[in-house]
Amino acid sequence: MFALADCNNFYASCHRLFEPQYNGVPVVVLSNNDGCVIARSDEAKTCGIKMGAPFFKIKDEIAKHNIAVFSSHYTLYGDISARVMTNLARFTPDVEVYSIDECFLGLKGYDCLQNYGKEMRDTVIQHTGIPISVGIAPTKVLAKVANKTSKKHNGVMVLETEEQISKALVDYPVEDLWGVGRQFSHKLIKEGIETAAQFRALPMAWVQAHMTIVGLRMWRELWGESCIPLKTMLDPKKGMCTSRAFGKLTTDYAELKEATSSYAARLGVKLRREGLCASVISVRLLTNKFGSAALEAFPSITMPLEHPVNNTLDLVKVALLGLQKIYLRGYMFQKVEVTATGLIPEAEVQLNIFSEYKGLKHDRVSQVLDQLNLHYGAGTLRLAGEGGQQKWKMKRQFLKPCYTTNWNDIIKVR
DNA sequence: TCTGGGGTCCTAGGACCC
DNA sequence: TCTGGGGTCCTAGGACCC
Repeated sequence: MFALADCNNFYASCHRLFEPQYNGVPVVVLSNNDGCVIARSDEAKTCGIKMGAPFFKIKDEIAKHNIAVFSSHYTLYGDISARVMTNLARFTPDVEVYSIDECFLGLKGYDCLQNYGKEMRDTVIQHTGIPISVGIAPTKVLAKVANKTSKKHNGVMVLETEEQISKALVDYPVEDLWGVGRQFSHKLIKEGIETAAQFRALPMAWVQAHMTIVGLRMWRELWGESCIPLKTMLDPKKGMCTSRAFGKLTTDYAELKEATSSYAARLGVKLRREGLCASVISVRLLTNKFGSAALEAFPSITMPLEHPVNNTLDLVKVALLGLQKIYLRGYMFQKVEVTATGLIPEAEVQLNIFSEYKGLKHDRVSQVLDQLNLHYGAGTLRLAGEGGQQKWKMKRQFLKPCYTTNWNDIIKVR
């Protein structure tokens, strides 16, 4: 048996922890740049605010329903998430942290599952203040179904017998299944398949032919055959990317240089944190995808490196070289992406027989950079090329303090 | 004015190997 | 007339996830 524990309206719940005046009132959280809605409290859902709605288009509704608005704050969510996961890990040794707000738990051999689920829920809310829902079933796909269903039943739902399972699938919308996205749901609904039960009744061959082996796995899981194992160990990452829209569009090469340097530096921090080196770096510029097609451009370049590296100085240098090669005058760019692939553990980097590695000094500079920024806060020490003003920096109009990760922001109790 | 960021897996097709 | 069989690796594109 698998459990799926999932935090209810996670980002909204995180903000409510520190500003309880927002309990019981509608709350939304915006994406980076305050672009669109990425989390809603139940009350905001009731007001009709849609997931993904662009903020600038719904400002009137926000005002009308007096909805509280927050900029996204991943430092906060990451910290709260870790606390939730630590609590969940007390319930079984088999834990897969699936996303920032979801966790699969292996419950093979456990009984009294309904009570156990309730205990998880009670513990997490008592220890962290975050409400969760728990779905328990013989496979991960069914645990997802159980989890979603639980939201209408006190937050815990066990689907164990065939009777319970088929009952849950009868009116479960096919597009809500884990593994059915926009394309497949269109296709299925066109075939007259609207519920999970109807999908499960399809012939195996049809599913394999139209939805590949991925769809077939999901189909088998709906029949109770576990095909997607619990992943308790993290696979090594295959690629890593820093990509962020600017606070404003720009044609200015100097600004793009600053942003590219800054994103490459950020990529370096992430690589070093995971102990990885990049052997290939790609840079891509993008114009606004919602703009006119005539003004659209997304030039990119992929550059193999002579030596795999993760030091900031070398990464920035390569990224800027790439930018120089792809820059197009006159286009209003909205975003730059810097991507590392061919990731190799630091300890396994091979030297190049034809050229000496000259980055040792740069590696040491990066270590010092990381230590200082860890101590004094991210961004305290950075390259001059990342810019002082950073006019392209993302918009975060409704940003709240780092209550749990910065001493200066610690909450005051009178 | 204004529309997120960061990933994974699978398939098909082409280049290449012996 | 008539041109094998069995692989690997890479890339692009398309689907999905939160």
